[in-house]
Amino acid sequence: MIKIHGSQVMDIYEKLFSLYGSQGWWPLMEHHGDNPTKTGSIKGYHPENYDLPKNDNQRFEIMLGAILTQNTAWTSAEKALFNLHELGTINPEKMINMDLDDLKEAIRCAGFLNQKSVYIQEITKFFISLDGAVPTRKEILTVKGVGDETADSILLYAYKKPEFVVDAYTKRIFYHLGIIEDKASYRGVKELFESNLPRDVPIFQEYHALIVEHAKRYYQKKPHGSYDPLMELIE
DNA sequence: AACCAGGACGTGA
DNA sequence: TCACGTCATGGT
Repeated sequence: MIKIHGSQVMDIYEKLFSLYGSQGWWPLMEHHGDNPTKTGSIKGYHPENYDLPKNDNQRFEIMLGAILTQNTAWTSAEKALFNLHELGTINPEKMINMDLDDLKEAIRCAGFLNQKSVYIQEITKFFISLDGAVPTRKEILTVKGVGDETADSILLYAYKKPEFVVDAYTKRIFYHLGIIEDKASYRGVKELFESNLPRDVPIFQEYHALIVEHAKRYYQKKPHGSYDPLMELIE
């Protein structure tokens, strides 16, 4: 990762924040009905509130959402979460006793039901074993179904740990801007952000959410990034 | 009617 | 390490 691009990392953050404002991630069921303006779902976000989650059940909810949204639109993951909520199983003790086939049906709308149902069982066992402790990144990564991005999402949004989340949109945007290589590694991109940003949880939380919001507007259909307003900040 | 969605895993170079 | 196929459903 090239060092001369360091200051651009912060410049781009400020530009995105001025464009879209506080994103209120991670969305939580309790905040359905709040009133953010963003693309896609308008439910669950809590702009300018950095005190969430406020209990273990909400941490568990974030973990479930992080798995359900893997390679899947949040609107679909959210429907699955709502089904689980109706069944009263956004609760580790209830979830661990839930019938596997019932779980599959509840999350079918989020896709990959055979894998994700097992992943959910795995992370539920892991969460119970924590017994309230804060997991390390290495520990979370031992759970089947939790890769780099899901681990960082859980640490950043459920545990407020300063771990930058890199997703496909992040790579797509910053490749288009000429800041990273075509096949940059997850860790390489993660380190680019973490080494050029204050180690501040709200900034990490907002930045990743802003990248997703920006990508939904300019990087979904090809050609990616046409008329991206961020291009003004390059060279 | 292809293509993509807030990826991860298993396999074989 | 790294590239590639696979996993499922829903929206555009």
